[in-house]
Amino acid sequence: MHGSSGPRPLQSLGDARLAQLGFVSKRERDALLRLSVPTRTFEAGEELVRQGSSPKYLYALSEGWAYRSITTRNGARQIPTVIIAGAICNLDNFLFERADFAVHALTKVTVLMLPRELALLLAEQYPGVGRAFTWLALTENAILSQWAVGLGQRSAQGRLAHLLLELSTRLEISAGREESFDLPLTQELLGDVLGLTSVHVNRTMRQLRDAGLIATSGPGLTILDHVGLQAVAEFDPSYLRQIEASAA
Amino acid sequence: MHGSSGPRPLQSLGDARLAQLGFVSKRERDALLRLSVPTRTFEAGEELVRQGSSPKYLYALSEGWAYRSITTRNGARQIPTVIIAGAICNLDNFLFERADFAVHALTKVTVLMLPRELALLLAEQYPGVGRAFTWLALTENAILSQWAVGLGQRSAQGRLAHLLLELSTRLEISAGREESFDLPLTQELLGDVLGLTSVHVNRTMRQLRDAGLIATSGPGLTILDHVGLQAVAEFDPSYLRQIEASAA
DNA sequence: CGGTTCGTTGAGGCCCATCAATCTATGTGG
DNA sequence: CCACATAGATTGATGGGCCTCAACGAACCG
Repeated sequence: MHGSSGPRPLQSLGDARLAQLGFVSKRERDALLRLSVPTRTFEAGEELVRQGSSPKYLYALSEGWAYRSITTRNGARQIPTVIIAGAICNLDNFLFERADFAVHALTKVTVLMLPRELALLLAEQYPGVGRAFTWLALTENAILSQWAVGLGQRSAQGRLAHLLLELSTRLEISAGREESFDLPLTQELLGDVLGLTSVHVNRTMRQLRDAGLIATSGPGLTILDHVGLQAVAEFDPSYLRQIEASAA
Repeated sequence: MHGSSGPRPLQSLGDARLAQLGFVSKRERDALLRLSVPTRTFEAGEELVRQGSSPKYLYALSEGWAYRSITTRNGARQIPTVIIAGAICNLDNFLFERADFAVHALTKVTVLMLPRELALLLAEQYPGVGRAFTWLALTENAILSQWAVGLGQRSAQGRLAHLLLELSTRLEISAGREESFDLPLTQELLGDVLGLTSVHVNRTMRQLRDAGLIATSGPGLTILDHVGLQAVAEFDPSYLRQIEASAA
């Protein structure tokens, strides 16, 4: 009874979010479609990018889930971004040589491997592509800023509720009264996203269940009361809607 | 006895961080230097950009301090970024019409007003400028990610220590054994940056003072024990150093 | 001098971390 | 098929970090 697990897989760079952003002209898009870049799959748990390394490729996530993580010297770990299909896993490496975060596969994933030099070349040759890269970076910016608000100001319930709504929105679940998707994050990892311990994530999910806002069955998650959950999260979808609008 | 209060003021776009980033060729820089854009000053506390508005200009901060703030529906406020001279206050508006945060002047500030359309035109016409915009966005990204780590994982002491070190680094205080600068943030505002109440900011500063790590006198702040403060903050300056390096 | 803003300090309580145990599901080898 | 191991979810008990409410002090200003 779980819903779709997200957008359809990417086949080429012309399909990637990169090329769907209004900024990219028809001519530019055709050029991207003609490019053939290598793909690769990683198993769940595998590391795509090591923190501190200098990756030679940008990884456009074609299928599956991944996440970025930053580990501090004393072993604490924070996950600033959960990555879903269509996004670039290590966008920072477009201009930064060193990766200051790791990228891990959450499920089995397929990625398009775009050589850094090629990305730079494309951005230089096609202004629309260059602008699309900027757009992606600014979008991540907006999401990170919102996330900072959450970590600073929201309670555990608010943060969890907000994350579930954000993922649901980004997955473009059809907006029926019930929204379901598979959540491939363990409670331990959810804790690393939310800045909580796994124990408290568990208690918080229970609170949301008891309140009749969500339901769970294994990895499956259903939003039962969208409005109620928004109230708990103080979720304002406009910052994501705006993003869609500006891409038109 | 306070140190310099930051970089020297910008006179033109050619001076802005935008033009100092390696990516911009000599020819492009000359073009920027010839452009004349209007400047304006705002008094401390004035609002440069209203949350939800559609600003017509990008504001390059020439002199003074400013900050971005996001206010949620229930009145809670978070400051995701403190802005110092050389940065663009509302970079997101380069591609997004709507500002999803407010920008306020912390001190009296001077800004260069760069019309959005002109910025877009420059980025299109001069690839180096376009790349510089992307670079600025990715840099903000890195800082925001680090900040997310802090809000999620660090204690109040760690967060405050980290902020002081970050500001000291970004202000390019000459690295003597003592580092001093004026901190124009009230404890209330510091609380909004750190995700703490002003009361707890006060207690936390006292702890750092009692530990002999910092000293304060009015707005003046001195880092007495840089190494000790780094230990409390688990501060890793490499994520800022890398940024400098990639601009070379 | 009275008002306002900001810093400082105290008392009490709640949210979430910590430590620890139990339970379930899955997988593996004999 | 069962014994065992492992990973993840769940629940309880206890403590601490930070919030809340409250009062007071200090600096500035009309």
